[in-house]
Parts: sequence; structure tokens; C-alpha cells
Amino acid sequence: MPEDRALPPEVEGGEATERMLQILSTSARLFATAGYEGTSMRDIAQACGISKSLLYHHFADKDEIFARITLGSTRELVQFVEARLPEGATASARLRAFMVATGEYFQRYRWAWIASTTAFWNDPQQRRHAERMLWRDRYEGLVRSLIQQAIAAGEIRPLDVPLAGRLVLSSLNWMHRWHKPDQGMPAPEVAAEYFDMIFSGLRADGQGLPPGHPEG
Amino acid sequence: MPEDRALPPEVEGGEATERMLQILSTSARLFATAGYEGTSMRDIAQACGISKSLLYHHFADKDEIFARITLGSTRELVQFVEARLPEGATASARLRAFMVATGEYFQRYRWAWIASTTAFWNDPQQRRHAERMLWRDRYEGLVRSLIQQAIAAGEIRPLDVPLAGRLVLSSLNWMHRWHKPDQGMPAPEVAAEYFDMIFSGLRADGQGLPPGHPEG
DNA sequence: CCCTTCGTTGACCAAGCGGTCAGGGTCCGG
DNA sequence: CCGGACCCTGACCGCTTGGTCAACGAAGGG
Repeated sequence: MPEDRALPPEVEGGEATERMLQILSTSARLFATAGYEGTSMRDIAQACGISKSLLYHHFADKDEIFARITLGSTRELVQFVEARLPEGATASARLRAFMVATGEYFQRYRWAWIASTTAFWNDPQQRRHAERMLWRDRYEGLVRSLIQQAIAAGEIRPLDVPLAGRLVLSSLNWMHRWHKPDQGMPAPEVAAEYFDMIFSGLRADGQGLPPGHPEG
Repeated sequence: MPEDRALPPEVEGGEATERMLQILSTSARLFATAGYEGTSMRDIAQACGISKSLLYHHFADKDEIFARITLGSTRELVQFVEARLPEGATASARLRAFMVATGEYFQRYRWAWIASTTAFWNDPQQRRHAERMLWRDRYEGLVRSLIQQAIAAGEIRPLDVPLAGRLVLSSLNWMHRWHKPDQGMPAPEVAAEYFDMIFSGLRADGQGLPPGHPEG
């Protein structure tokens, strides 16, 4: 399968054998398509072409596999996006870069992304997933701070910052429900279009769309 | 439980006894919180205070319960929203009404809504769910036609209509991941705020926000 | 009075689940 | 040649799953 290695480079603890990476990337695809409960350890083993016991040799249990994927993928997302924010640019240009980078990440690590965004948001205690929530919060905090900076700089009108942040994230998080990988507009372009729409608005009299189209 | 009767009035075929409604509304809550695979027939029976066998007396199998909820809820959504579009108004005012009505529907029939939007989008053959897809398409077609009308009327600038429609729907469909029923802004108000942001844009120089605030 | 209908139940089934375990290879350092 | 370390496997366990079935009790019409 071509897209089996659709996993971010780091997958937590650092050490990960080739076999473990294969298990993780295969599991990511299965979790993304059938959900956590809908994916059995037998499914994973069969898709990997190995015995079920081997899964338990490399991982403690089903939840550890899932947590490795979602935690690793969420942490990587934040670092991926943060590394792509142009430092000298305006706040709105950085917000645009935030959205485009998220689109790139979605395009590259599709299955892990879907598994992560599909995973339960409001978790039962589970210390394993608490760390993922922290990275999610940091990600959401980042988009809010960019909006706040843009307001302070007079680039964005004063408004409900958390709600505006949710609008931005909603557009990106919902992409996996309709976007096909090798069909239509590439995800980063979709993200850029979304930015233009959200930033400039749909309204006709809003004098065009100045901020995008440097095509970053 | 107070919110158990959180089901749209019609649930398909028309005839539905009180017990069937109880089963459907209870199942909707369980499906919404634990997912389809994560909800067992025993869970449903116990939550209803009845025996598992009785479920099979009223419904053929698990999938029929699920399909009744998601199909009924999706069909009701479309009819609910269509009934709330002001006929004489401008296209953008109708788009705003579309979003606010969706927020109202989400607020009223929370569990059925979540179960429906969480359900698989791209279905394996399953004729049972094909009808739901039709209503979903009609719903998405409605928002696209409103945007198209607004463009034709010069209220919205020319742009990628399907993408703009997806932006609108993304904001609404993602609400259930963060919105708490009795906490913060009511869902219809959130939808109205979203409309203002999307229609007028976040940009500071876009001369304020004329279209909302008749608070329809 | 009986007979049918209908809501209801507990016992039961095969299959699948997550997880365990004893052990078989294979390679490498001593 | 031995002994550990590491991958890897098939058989197995207790439990839960979706679904079936025979039967029971109350209601209601003839």
C-alpha cells in the first residue's frame, strides 16, 4: 500500500523500530476509517501481515497504539505549524500561514490526522490522553493569540476571539469529512481560500481580497 | 432523565409507539456519546430499563435503530430549516436564517444531531443510509443555492460556491465538539455570530457589520 | 369462556473481542 | 558450544457482542 507510511516522523518516546512504525501507520489508517471501537486487534494484525501476539510484544495494549498515534500526531502538528509561522510578518499573514500549514499537515499525515480529530475530545480521566489535550490547547491558544495580535495591530476588527478561533479551526477540522487526497484542490490551497473568505468576508462591497494571493 | 425526549417529532414511517420513541431517544443519546460501535444493545436496554429482547421486538436490528435516528433527524433538519427561510428577504438574509435555524435545531435535538453528524459520511452501499445521504445533499444544495443567489444579487462577491458552502457548514457541524448546552452563548446566537464573521469578514477595514443584528 | 394479539422476559447461541502464555526460531557475544 | 536477547507464533481464556427463541401475562372481542 502506497500511503501506509503516512505517519509523522516522531511518534513519541523517540525509539521506534521499523515494525513498530508499520504497526502504527497501519493502525492509523484503520482507526481513521473504522474508528477505535470498530477496529479490532485482529484487523490490525491481519493488515500488517503479522500475528496478533506480536502487537502485544511491541505495545502494551490497544489503547497504547491509539494514544501513540494521536499524541504523536497532535504534538507534531503544533511543532509543524509553529515552525512555519513567518516571524517578521503581520499577525494576519501569520494567521494565514497557520491555516496553510495545517492544510499541509493534513495532506501529509492524513490518517493520523483523522484518527486524532476523530478521537474523543472530552476524555474520561485517562492520563495517557491528557497530554494530547495539552497540545490541542496549545494549538487552539496559538490561533487565538494570532487573532488577538491582529486585533491589537488593527488588522482585525474587535470581536469574540475564542469564537473567531473556533471558526478558523472548524473549517480545517471538518476538511477530512469531504476532502479527497488526489482529487480537487490540494488541502493547503483550500486552507488559503478559507483564510481569504474568513478574513475578507463573503460580502461584495468589502473591496476585494488584499491579503492572500502572495500564495505562500 | 430530562433531555431524554430530545428527538425530532417525526421518526420515519410515521407510526411509533411511546416505547419506540423512548428507545430511539435513549439510543440517540448513547450513540452520540459513545459512538455506534461503542454502544451495545445491552447498554440501550439497560438505559431504557427494559430487556434486550424487547429491542428486537420493536426493531429488526441495531442498525435499524441507528438508521431511524439519523435518517429521521436529517430529514427533519432540512424541513425545519426550509420552513424558517424568510421568503421575501434578500439572499444573504436567508443565508443568515439558514445558519440560525440550524443552530436552533442543534440546540433542540442535540443527541440526534450529534449521532447524525458523527455517523459515517461515505457509506458502504447500505441502502438504509442512502436516503439520509439524499437529504444531506439537499441540505448542502440549499446552502449553495443561497450563496449563488446572493452572488447573482450582488450581495456576495463571486467566489468558489461549493467551498464557501463548506465553510458555512463546517462552522455549524463542528459546534457539537465544543458547545455545552447550558453554558455560554446559545447555539442560535453562535450561528448568528458565525454568519457575521463569515459574511463581513474579520478584517478591520471592512466597514463594520451591517447585515446581522436585526436579531432574527 | 376461549382464543388471539401484543408487549415482555430470561435463557441461550455462535462469533468475536482484548489480552495471556509457553515456547520456537535466529542471531550474537563469550 | 552455550546462553541470553529479541522477534515472532498458535493455542487458549474469560467475557461481551448482536441476535434468537420459547414462553408468559394481561387485554379484549366473540
